[in-house]
Amino acid sequence: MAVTLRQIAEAAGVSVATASRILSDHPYPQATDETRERVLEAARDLGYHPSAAARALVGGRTNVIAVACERPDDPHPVKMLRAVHRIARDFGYHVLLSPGSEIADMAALLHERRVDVVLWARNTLDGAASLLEAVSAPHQTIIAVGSPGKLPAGVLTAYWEQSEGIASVVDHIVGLGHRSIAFLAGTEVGTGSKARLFVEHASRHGLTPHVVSAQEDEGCLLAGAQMARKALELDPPPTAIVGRNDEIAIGALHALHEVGVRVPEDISVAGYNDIAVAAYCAPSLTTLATPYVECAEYALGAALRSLARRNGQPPPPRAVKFPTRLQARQSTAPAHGEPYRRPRKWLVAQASP
Amino acid sequence: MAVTLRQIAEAAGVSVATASRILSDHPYPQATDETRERVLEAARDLGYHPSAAARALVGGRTNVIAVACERPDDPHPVKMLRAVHRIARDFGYHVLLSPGSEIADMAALLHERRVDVVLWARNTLDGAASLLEAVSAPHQTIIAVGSPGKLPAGVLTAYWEQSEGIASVVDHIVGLGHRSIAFLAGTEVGTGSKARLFVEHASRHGLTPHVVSAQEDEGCLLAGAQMARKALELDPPPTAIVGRNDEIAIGALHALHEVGVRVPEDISVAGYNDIAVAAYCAPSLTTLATPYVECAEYALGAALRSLARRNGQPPPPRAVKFPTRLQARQSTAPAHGEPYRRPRKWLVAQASP
DNA sequence: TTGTAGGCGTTATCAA
DNA sequence: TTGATAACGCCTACAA
Repeated sequence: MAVTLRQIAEAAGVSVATASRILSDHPYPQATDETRERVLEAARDLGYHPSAAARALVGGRTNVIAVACERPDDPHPVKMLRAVHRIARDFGYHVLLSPGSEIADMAALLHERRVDVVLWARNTLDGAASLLEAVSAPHQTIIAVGSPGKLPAGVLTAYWEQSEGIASVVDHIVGLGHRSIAFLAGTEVGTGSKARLFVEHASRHGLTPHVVSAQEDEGCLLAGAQMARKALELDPPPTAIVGRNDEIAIGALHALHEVGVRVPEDISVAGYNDIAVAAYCAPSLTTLATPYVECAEYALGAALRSLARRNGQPPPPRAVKFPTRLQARQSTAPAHGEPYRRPRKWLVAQASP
Repeated sequence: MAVTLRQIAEAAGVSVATASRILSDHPYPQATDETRERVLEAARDLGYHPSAAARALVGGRTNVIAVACERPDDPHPVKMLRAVHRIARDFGYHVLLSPGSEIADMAALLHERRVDVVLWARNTLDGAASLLEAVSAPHQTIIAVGSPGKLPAGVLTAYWEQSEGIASVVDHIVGLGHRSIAFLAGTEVGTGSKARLFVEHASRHGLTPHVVSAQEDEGCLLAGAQMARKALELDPPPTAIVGRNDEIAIGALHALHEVGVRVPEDISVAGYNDIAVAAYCAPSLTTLATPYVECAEYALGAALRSLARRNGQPPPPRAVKFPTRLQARQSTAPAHGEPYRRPRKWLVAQASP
């Protein structure tokens, strides 16, 4: 039912070979202008579309890139995916999103779908290295984007240092005079976690922030609200609250608003990542801008440029660091002399919502 | 470099045909248990992975579904994409996201990539019908999900009625006693637009709401903030503001907060779609929940079930309507007797942010 | 410049 | 139950 090369070859009165040469954009379009014209016309008239499957079978390339990220529906990854799409289009690639994106899922994509590029953007950035075992064609490329616990070996990596970002946040909060600080960690724990880094850096200022955790099964927003309420129970209560990500911080803003705590007058709140809504919270959210988009652009651009060359090889593996940037907004302000004590009105507000 | 069927056939001492029969899950696994075992073992040892390209070439099926939505990075589509992924995984499909998703882009996907299913979730729902011209294999399926201006003919469609949703919002706002209402439309205009529907339904209550528009190049959040400021200039000023979508409403909340207008005491605000953050705004946002996810689940489920049958045909085209639901939260409240007049403090607040 | 022919990895048909 | 073998649609030496 679909139009094939043979059909347009017959229609144009040439062999399939000539038709192929003309229709697949070769470096040197070796053909008479006249035959060339005939073939193109036939292709246009019959509505010819080359079969990606056939091309992939003979050529090896699929012109597909797969993206592996933790939760492709969270605002932060979504920001990056947008950039991925733009670049993919520029190079004539399509983007495959696997429902799962564990190493095994990506390995299957490399093996069976023969995707040309895997963009690995999961938290465990060094997982990208184990994917190298799954490449079965010389052109297949793995690139990593994110913030590494440990840099993946042998993989082009564009990254930022979580410790730098966390340090910026701590310095900002401490610089505003806050001494009693709560970090809302959610489920993320362990070495190299943001909570750990936060505590480490705060200790350089002689401070010991509280780390609050919570289940995230119902989403970061709810968890953030829950943790904020927990934080208010601390003694002494914090004058500043920092969320592991913006959604947690937004959940916290919501909970504080409900209880009648003013931000930033009573408590300062900061987030992490700088997702789109952060600038439009009430009040707008101070947050750390991570270079997710820039990293994806760099890594994917490099990979696709390398592949674009005939017999293109993967780009040489190297690691390029991008800077983070603190985005100060309205939700943080100088601390008062005293750590904030729960006033009566909270109880009133809580009692009659 | 990749392991092929021939290799494992040789290793197992059988022909490629038998190997194929055993390794591709046939209805009747016609083979001796003994040879069966040998083949499976060889496949396991050598690490065999069938080539999707080769299978697609001979079988026609690609096990890929493509999704066309307006802006795959907006929260609302993203909610739906999550459901799509879950279902795709259950049926062993992959999801292809085209950078562009115009009709032409999807047609190309049908022609060249030979995707099995196109899920059409763009605003112009009847565009799905024109895609039918691009199907070149009998199993290829188009399904439509969203809110139709006009129902696409010949396509399985799961939809909700925008007019019902808008009516719910109007009834809610008017029921609270609001008479002076502004609808923030952004760039969406024309017949069948939400603004038009809003005005129509409000007129049944004897009301004439203001329609505010704005560019959305910088995103709905900013546009929402701008339009809210415009709305405050109206005479009489509105006591209720309704956004065309939740992001516009959230932008409006932000602008009102900045200017010192209290929500819902001074002005009520409502959104549309019920994205995740809506429940976590400050105050939480009253909004209309659209059944995007349910629609996608229904349509995609039906399509993939039909295709799962051997020689599976597309599902019979029909249109199934899903209900919308008003989600009342804190951002809307009863109107006061008088339309709200701009008090002095606004000017003060504006002068000293 | 053009045509011939072989092969990419798999499935399906037919005969053994 | 198994094994040859012919497609599937395209690309690319190689030969003309």
